Amino acid sequence: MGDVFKALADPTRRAILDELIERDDQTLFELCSRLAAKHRVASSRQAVSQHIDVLVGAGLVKTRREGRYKFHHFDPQPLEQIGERWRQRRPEDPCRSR
Amino acid sequence: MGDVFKALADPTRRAILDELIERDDQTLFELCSRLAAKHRVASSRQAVSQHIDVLVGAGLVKTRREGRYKFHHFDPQPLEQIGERWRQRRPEDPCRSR
DNA sequence: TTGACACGCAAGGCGGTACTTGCCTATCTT
DNA sequence: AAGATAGGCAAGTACCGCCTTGCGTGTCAA
Repeated sequence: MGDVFKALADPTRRAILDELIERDDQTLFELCSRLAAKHRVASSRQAVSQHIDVLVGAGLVKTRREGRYKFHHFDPQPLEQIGERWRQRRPEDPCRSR
Repeated sequence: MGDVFKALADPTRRAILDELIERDDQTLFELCSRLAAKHRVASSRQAVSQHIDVLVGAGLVKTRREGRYKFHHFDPQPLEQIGERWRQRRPEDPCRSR
């Protein structure tokens, strides 16, 4: 549960999710080159790989093996759970008054 | 923007928000004693104070001075913004297939 | 089979974060 | 005024997270 927030706390990992939203099922090398080109993220392959491990640990990314390729897929399900948890206080809250 | 995720990444800070949701406008000492009692968080006053600084920096907590007391109020607005940003990929996504 | 390609593993460095410690200021009570 | 209460500030410490470096494994093409 807290793993999701920790995963989203890093800007590189958020960029990875943005990239997977734009184009699903990318490999590690695809992600690296696209992150460098479009998101101005200059991270090595190993760095990106470790970020992906964190995202997988948080349930935000699912992987699929095909030969020597490993494709990555964004799974938004954990985000919906945390969205519900922290949305309780909204309706009865017009107390912007100081 | 990323400050919100960094703020939520820490379990003690999430407990502080939980406490403020249960009972709004608490002082620092109130939060400390209640965190220790109900949320099993054993943090010193200074530790909690620094956590609050982070939450204020993320816009999740607003403060209000009254004499020697300082009250803390949970503001869920930043959470709604992040909720909208990451909810794009959901409708057209029945691809649980592997 | 050999080399290239995609990826994995593990140790180490380095900066940031959480917490403590000590002392200080401001406000209220008596 | 003096003590008590609520909180602030800053330096020091220990730990965690991000990244690098180097090498190893599995897969595919020529």
